[in-house]
Amino acid sequence: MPELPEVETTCRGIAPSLVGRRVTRVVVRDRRLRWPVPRGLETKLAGCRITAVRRRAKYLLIDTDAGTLVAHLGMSGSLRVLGPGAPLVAHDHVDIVLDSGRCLRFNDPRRFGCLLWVEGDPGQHALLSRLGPEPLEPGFDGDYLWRRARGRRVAIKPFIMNAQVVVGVGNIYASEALFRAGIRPSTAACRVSRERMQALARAISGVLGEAIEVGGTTLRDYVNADGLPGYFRQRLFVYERAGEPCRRCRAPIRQVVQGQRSTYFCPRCQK
DNA sequence: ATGGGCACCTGGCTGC
DNA sequence: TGCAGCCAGGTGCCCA
Repeated sequence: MPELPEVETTCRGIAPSLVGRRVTRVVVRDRRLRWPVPRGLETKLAGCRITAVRRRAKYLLIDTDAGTLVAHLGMSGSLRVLGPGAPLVAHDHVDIVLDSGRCLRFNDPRRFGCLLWVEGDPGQHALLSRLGPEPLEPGFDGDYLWRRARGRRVAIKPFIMNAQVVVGVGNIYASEALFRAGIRPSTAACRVSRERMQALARAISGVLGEAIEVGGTTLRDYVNADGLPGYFRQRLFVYERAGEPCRRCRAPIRQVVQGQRSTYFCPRCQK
């Protein structure tokens, strides 16, 4: 489910209710996530003061005075702040109860997400230490992409979805960014010129930035921290539009499979 | 080092 | 109505 804009939207949504609060209690109903919720999380987190809520790639980092809760929403996860007495629904796996009486609730039907506890600098954790740059921060541009692509024969679409190259480009926005840049998704990364890499870097930052502005993309059941859907869906040019006319040139959008993921592109606009 | 494929899991939709 | 089959927003890990 969540791509970077959804995670950023969640981060901004939950932060005001969390920062400065103390955790009074942690309830784990089901530890079976991608990795089991660590035994002892309840004890370690209870009593902690939350000092910051950040995002790195698609990880949410909830810093406390004793350690950092590292959360990933996987394909179907959500984190919401709820008032006391909010009814439990299916797949509500973990509650983090705050001294305000409200609670941060982790729900994840497919259980591809995770909740980990890290003491010390989370940036040193194996999951985070090898990540590429943030696409919306300085250090990410066409020259960077072009340098990283030298000698890489992998197709450009899986290349930009590789978190060691650049973080946060998921399946939807990879197709959308390549459409904006006019690049065929099957092109070998090393064969994309410097100029076209510059267009691609701008397209990646642009598409992600715009999606964040409108609260992400709602496909099926995603809701943000307030339980509201995102509105980027109306702005998609190719994703899930197989057979429909290109919004720019009317040619039918094509769907192919790359690395077991669906890719969408316009055969006329993207060369 | 690189690239390709698999695995984890549930639910919604389609078509018989 | 029931059920099998297919598909889905992510990403770590294994193997060649």
